[in-house]
Amino acid sequence: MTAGKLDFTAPYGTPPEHTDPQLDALVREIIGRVADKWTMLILETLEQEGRTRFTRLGELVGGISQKMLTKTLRQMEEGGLVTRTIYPVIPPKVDYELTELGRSLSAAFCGVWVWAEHYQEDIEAARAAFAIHKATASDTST
Amino acid sequence: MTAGKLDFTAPYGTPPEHTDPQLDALVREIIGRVADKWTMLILETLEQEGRTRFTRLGELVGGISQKMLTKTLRQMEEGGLVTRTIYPVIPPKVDYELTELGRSLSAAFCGVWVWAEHYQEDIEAARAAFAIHKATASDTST
DNA sequence: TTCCATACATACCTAAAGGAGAGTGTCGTA
DNA sequence: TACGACACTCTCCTTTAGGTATGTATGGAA
Repeated sequence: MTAGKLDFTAPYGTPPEHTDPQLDALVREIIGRVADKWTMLILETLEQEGRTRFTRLGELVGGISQKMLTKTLRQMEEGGLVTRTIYPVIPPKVDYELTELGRSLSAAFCGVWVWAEHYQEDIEAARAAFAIHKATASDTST
Repeated sequence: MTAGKLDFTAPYGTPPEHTDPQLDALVREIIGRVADKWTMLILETLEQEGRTRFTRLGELVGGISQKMLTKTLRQMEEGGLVTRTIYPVIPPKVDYELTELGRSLSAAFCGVWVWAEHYQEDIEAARAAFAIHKATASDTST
């Protein structure tokens, strides 16, 4: 049986861990929860706007459904990135604000935003080049 | 693109765009493609290891299936983040290397890795606190 | 002669992402 | 009396993520 596919159980031995595997696993888990489109977008919006209400937040983020907005905000609350404040008034009022942790993550993601803005032309160019390359790939080279 | 989502059609008026909406949309699209767990992990691995073969890459990334590895690498190639080199030898050999663009993105994500490492305790504490809060909140309900 | 190694492709399947739309509760307004 | 506002929740549905298993090509090793 074996065969199967790649048994990624290290025939090469232990991969060179520069940090201890526990921390590494934890960091990966954190990244997995945080490296999310909507999370990044909401984080950014809250960073810019500060304390914001639900509907307003949805408008500012743009293109997000109510469902994903709710869900992502809950996750972020759970992860300690935002605080959720409920005002017990008759037309319901709830607002969201970044925590210190949230702000620090926002700052960490800042580089990615800058990257996307700075390299947008290169990124598009690379994609275009790839498309052309694929189209021209009928060339029997090497 | 076209907002058929919520009625987020701005009863508040136009959201305050600090940049032009076209750039904004492009940046969001880029983020959407790049803010991905596997992409980040592979990026990081290639940054550390340099030119790496397929199977080896899978081991180093860890926990990734062959399918996702292939898929993510293709996406990254398409996005101009990695180059794929095929050696026409008998046991197939293919390796991957970051492009300049890939390296710059890796650098941009660096802050997030640092954040995750630096705040891992706070992150866990926040999650624990939220769990307790939820438990206590349901208790105090009347 | 059979098997192994590499770097996939392909097919099949389940779970999660994510959108659309309707319902909820309360109250002020038209 | 009906409606709209807000911040949801719930159901239904489609798409994507992602895993497992198997196939493929080929030459050298067993």
